[in-house]
Amino acid sequence: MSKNQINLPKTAFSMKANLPIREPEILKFWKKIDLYKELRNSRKGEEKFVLHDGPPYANGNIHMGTALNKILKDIIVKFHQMDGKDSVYVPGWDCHGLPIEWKIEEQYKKNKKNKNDVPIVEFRKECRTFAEKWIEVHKDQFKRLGVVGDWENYYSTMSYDAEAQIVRELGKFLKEGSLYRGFKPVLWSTVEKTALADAEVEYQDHKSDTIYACFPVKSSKIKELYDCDIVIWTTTPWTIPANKALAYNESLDYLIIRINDDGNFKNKKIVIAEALLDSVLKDCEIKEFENLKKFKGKDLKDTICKHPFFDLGYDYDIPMLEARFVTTEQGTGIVHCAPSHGPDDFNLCLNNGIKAIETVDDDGKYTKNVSLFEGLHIFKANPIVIEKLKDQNKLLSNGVLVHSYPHSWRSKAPLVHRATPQWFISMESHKLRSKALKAIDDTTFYPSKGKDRLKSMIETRPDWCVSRQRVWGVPLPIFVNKKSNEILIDDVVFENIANIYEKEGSDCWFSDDPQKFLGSKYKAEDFEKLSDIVEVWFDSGSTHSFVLEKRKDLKWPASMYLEGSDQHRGWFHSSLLESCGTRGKAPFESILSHGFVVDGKGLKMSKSLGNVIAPEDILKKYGADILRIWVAASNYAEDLRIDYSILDQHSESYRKIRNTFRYLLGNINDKYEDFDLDKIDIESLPELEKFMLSKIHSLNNKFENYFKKYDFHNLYKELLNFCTIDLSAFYFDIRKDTLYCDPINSEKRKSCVTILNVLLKSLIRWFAPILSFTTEEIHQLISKDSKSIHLEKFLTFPEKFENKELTERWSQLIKIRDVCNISIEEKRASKEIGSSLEADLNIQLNEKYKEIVEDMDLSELCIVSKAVVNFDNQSDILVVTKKASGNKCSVCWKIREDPCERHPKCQIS
RNA sequence: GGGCCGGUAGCUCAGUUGGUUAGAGCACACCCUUGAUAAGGGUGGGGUCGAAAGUUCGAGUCUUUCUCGGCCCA
Repeated sequence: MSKNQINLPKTAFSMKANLPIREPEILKFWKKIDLYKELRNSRKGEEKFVLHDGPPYANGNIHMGTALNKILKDIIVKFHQMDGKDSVYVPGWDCHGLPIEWKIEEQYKKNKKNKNDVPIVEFRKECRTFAEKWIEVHKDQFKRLGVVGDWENYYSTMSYDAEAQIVRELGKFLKEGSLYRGFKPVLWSTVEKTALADAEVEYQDHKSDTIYACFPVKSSKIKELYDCDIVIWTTTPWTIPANKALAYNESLDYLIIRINDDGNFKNKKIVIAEALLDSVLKDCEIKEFENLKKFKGKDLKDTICKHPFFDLGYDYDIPMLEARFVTTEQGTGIVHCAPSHGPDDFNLCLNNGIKAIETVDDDGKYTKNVSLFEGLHIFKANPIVIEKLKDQNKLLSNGVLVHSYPHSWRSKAPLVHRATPQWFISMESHKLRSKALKAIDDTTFYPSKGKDRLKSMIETRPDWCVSRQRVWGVPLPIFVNKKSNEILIDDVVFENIANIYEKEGSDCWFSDDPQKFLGSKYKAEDFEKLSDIVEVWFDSGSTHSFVLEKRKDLKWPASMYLEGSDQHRGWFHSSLLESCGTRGKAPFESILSHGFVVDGKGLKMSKSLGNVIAPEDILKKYGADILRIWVAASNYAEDLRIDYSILDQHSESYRKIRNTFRYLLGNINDKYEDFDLDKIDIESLPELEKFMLSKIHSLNNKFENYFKKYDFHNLYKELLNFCTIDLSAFYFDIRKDTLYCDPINSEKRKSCVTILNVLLKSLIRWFAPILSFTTEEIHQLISKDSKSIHLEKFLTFPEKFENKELTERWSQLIKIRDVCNISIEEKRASKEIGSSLEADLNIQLNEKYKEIVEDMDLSELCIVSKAVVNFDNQSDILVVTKKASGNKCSVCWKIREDPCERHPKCQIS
């Protein structure tokens, strides 16, 4: 029968992908051939592309954000590998820090164990084991996404060599002198005599004393201010002795009023914000007053005040500083700042060159730095402060307020902000800020807006506080001389500590004799050994030093750092500072930042909204390649939306791509023929095949340009459109006739098969970085010699593929084809015809098309049985469709009056 | 509360320096095909470009305000 006479497609490549089942098998295959090793071997000596992995925190299952990050990294790494480079990817993990400490403490609580009863070293061992466990979990989850990297030789911030190198890095800052000891307020419990982390704080109602206090103006640009008092309101009167500045908001309006009531304040001129006038009048029981002047907050610039205790020896200047945090919710619109007792105060003062000092000791008693109050407990100080303010006639009013206030979760005692000794890296002393800003200018950002974002953060950030009073981290390698109070700075000691850590890790800092670290040069009894640890951002900010620099397979600086946009304040930031401080340059050549994963409506995922999708669910339902398509098709410069309807849509696109491959494979019967693209004899090809080669060439140009800009969503769209528009609906549809009905050995059919091979060879490579699993599945089917598609390179297409003239001509032909289709559709709608092969066309063209349709079989182009063309000067394109008359060839299904030329022996029906 | 970024068809995205009736693919509807068949083809409907005001002969594109969302900071 006629089915035997035609060449129908036949392939082992199934239409159904079954990715959730098939992908794990491909993973096994990659493991079997040791793909990562093969990849390295295949590009030995080539230019390196190093995407340095930002370490995720080794805690908890991965979420969509992590999956996005890793897939995007993998796509880029694979693109560069296929581009011919040695594209190396070493994954890593961030292991130290509070969240893990917290988890272990929680376990203790469950088992009724007390953390203080456990030796530090044992506690740290448990933290380490916990991190190790999650690294293994993450590894499997990342591999399942199709991410290829050096999973066997990953890096971690808790490895001994990492801990050792972190010590060396700190040593550089210490030696340089930019690492200094300062004071910074932390939440402190005077009962437990310890600092508390945010997570250990409970907010409860608390009754506080409140005061309105006066600060006389010493000098100002506003001459009317000279004999005025600036009034502040506070709920912590005991911080008044630590006052160092006043804060105002430049956008508020302020008033000078004169109090006319009889009493201590008669004729006193005070300054308050206009918006708070009524509440101040009420609280201070001011009845008679006169409004003297109104002015803008910005005019308060450069005003200097005197402390209320000026006459008691507090004779230093109190500058007025501009601060956004000043609001009109409560108080007077001017805030008293004690840098030792509030984070806002601290940062504002730090930015204005006023450093915090130690004003209160561990027990909550004033230190010798606070005259008049030394030795007094701060919780007993309020009445005395109030009394002294009264004596000085600086207390306008006082009262009590019940408000939400931080308490210790353990002792339930109220907490205070207390400046404690901390270690800082100066932004200015050794020009760290300007070095970092220069380094930003030398970095390429994708998208470009990342540059400004990082820049503005570096421009305004205060000195970097690198010390933490916790236990799970790298100990600060600092000894302080007991007599001179000087920091011990000696390369020999730093290197000694580093060498010890390299061998046994940093736990020994807490357990072993300090002499071990000091060596023979110094005596342990002369020094105090610090018990602080390094903040974790310094750990991860140093990865470039113990990963990029140390490993022979990598390079410094990295080609790229790629993370979520929150890392402008995180890893991008800390890595930049660490590297600029120690090496004067950024550890990266480029930064790519991506947005956050949000739900289908653009809202962030949260348990309470119930809109969370876990990567695991997607893998089970769709497979990793669908998730990878989602990554490639989304614009990472913005937030990325995901929900099941979006994924459904991408699976549809996947099926289109899969069927494109299926058509290619089916029509070559899985017998892929590899040949040199340069050897194709273009001149001998039919024009449609020439046109397709030109299309492939121009698509490759677009592909390369999009890749250069890391513009994957446009790149993917281009590939997808090529499959649907140019192939499925055009070339494949037209060439079915030739492929099915022409003799196997006909030149025309062979030409078409050549193009199918070229298409298969091109598409499998173009798609490989994105559809890592599916392209591998195809590759295994058609390739005998090469182990994996990922070892291949992108193709270089001969220039002679490009044919602009032909492309122009064919765009006109397609225009004519579109008009024909509309005409055919009319007849179909009126049920006169069904298949387009039942149509005969009468095409009336303007004479300008004469050259264009010359030698062109429009019946083939439009897939109809007959097309007659006439020319005139009247219209542009006019098409009349008639039902074809004659008999249908049982082979090619064309309807004609005469016997079929190609199939004379067919049984005409 | 502040800084930055964003809001174009149901979805993913285009839309050059402001200049014709705002585009593509997918999805949807209808039709065809049954020799890519849990596939394939054709045609079509669908957007007051987040809202309002302004600049301009002309604004999706420029300005302001508002609104919604995201990240960071407080």
